[in-house]
Amino acid sequence: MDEARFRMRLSEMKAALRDKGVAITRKRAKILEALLASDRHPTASEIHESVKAFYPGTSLATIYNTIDILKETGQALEIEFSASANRYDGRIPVSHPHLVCLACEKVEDMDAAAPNAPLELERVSQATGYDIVRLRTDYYGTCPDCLREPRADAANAAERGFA
Amino acid sequence: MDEARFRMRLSEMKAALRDKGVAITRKRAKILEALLASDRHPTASEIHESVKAFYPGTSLATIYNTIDILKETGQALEIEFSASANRYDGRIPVSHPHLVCLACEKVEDMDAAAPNAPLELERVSQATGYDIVRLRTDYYGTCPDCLREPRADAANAAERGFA
DNA sequence: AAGCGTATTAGAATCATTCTAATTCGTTAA
DNA sequence: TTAACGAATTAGAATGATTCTAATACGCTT
Repeated sequence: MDEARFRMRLSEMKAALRDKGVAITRKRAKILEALLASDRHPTASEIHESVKAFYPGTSLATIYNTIDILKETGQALEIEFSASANRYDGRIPVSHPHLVCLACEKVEDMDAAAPNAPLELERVSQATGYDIVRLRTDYYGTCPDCLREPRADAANAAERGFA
Repeated sequence: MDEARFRMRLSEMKAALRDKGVAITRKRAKILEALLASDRHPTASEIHESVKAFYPGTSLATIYNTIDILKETGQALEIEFSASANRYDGRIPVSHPHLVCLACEKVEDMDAAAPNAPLELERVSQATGYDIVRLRTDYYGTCPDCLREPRADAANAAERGFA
């Protein structure tokens, strides 16, 4: 993500928060930045670590609080996992496919041309009678890195930046 | 699911367990039946309730234990949720799209022609360098029932069988 | 009927997330 | 500058699904 796009998304997010009537405190600003700075789809706890580097006294509750507002305003996408912590995408906050590595647990955006999400939501709404608002498409498997070194245990995962 | 298909799946599941060398105890048999009998993609706890009707002393741990074996042998699909209990599909244990109602939390199979999962896994593996083994496609929204009666709260959901 | 390995159990442990009630912060108005 | 108010933040408790643990029960095989 280049600098220009980073700043643009940051402005969008801040504007969305302001529209909601919530204050953009220094901590909240850092949370937004941490969310955008990582290409790792960070967990709440990873964001917490980043923010604590600047504001050591920050509570995890504050991270969750801000994430909730971002979800409500459609500025962040929550990627749910039951066996590990949820991950958040603030860069592309609309439905798009992800690649999930079962060995090191990383979650990547799938670069290949994504299906046109809005059209797809509309199509499925028509076909099912549901009012579909969101789509989740995840491919699970082993990433190229882990295929190369089969012993991709927790230590390996951590080395690559996935705590 | 008609009777014939029910019995066929039940045999398949039992055979898969036997191949793994695990015993098909009376309780385990009831677990398989409970999993197949429900068209609701039951949770571990819902299966537990069904089994307890026959064997009151059954522990939740036994349900999870059997589910684990079914997952390992590819006989059940786990549909993960971080905000509520996971659900299990023993009827069609291969990747297929689901409709998730955000109001009453039910999870339905999407009847519309599903993309050909094996081909799709192969295509994405080629494109990404991953070894993709599984695909998750979920559409989130409000189901027709809940669209009709907007106050689909927990009580409503429970009435329809979703605790 | 004995012995052995698996299945099962109750309850404790875990861990992400949410809740709670008290405190602090930032802003506005005197 | 200070008072006062509402929002933000906090630490820690509570929640709830799942997993773990260590002990017991079960079902075979001989």
